[in-house]
Amino acid sequence: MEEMFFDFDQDPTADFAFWGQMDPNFQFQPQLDNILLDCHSLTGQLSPWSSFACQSVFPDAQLTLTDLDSQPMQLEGAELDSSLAADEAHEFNNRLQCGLVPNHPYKVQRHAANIRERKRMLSINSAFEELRSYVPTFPYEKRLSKIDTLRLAIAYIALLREILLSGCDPKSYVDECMKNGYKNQTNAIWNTSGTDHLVW
DNA sequence: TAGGCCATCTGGTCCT
DNA sequence: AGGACCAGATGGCCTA
Repeated sequence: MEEMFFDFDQDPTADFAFWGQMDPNFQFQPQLDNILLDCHSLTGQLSPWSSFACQSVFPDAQLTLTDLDSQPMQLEGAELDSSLAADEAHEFNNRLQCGLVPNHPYKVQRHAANIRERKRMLSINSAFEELRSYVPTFPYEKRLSKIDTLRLAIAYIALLREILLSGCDPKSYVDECMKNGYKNQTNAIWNTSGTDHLVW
């Protein structure tokens, strides 16, 4: 996967890209709570993936949380376990009509568990999408994998923490990092899969 | 073609 | 007892 390397000196838009729409008169300390509580204000335009928050980007992922949550109960043609929720029942019926649902009681239970598991994974994935929208990436950066999302989120939090502790203006802090080479105190890694060194 | 990433299924374990 | 959570297995898709 492409590593997160960017030459800020070569691209005059880099600062803007990294910090989002930062006010030139930005005062860090009063704004810090906003940074931490509403990262969208800083990163909303950073990543092409931001707009995908809470929705799958995979064309074949046709089942969404909304789909699962909004379907009415339909019992026709199936003797459903009373423990099945409405959404599960709906998908159960759909699959029954497609001949995908087994008749054996154990298999019926297993099938319901599969549906619950799928729904659970969808909720996890939507959380990943939301987290991706907060992690700063560059426009050409391809979609972050789950593991990269977690690693970059850790690194980003570490950076914000260091800026906070430094008491410096965040932009000059980053500029300083550009000049002297970034040395963080937590060994947070600013790169994506496939590389094992710190890059800035 | 190999490797990375992902969704899905599955059985086991934990929790309410 | 049933649902939530977890990890392993498997197969599909994509890219270098």
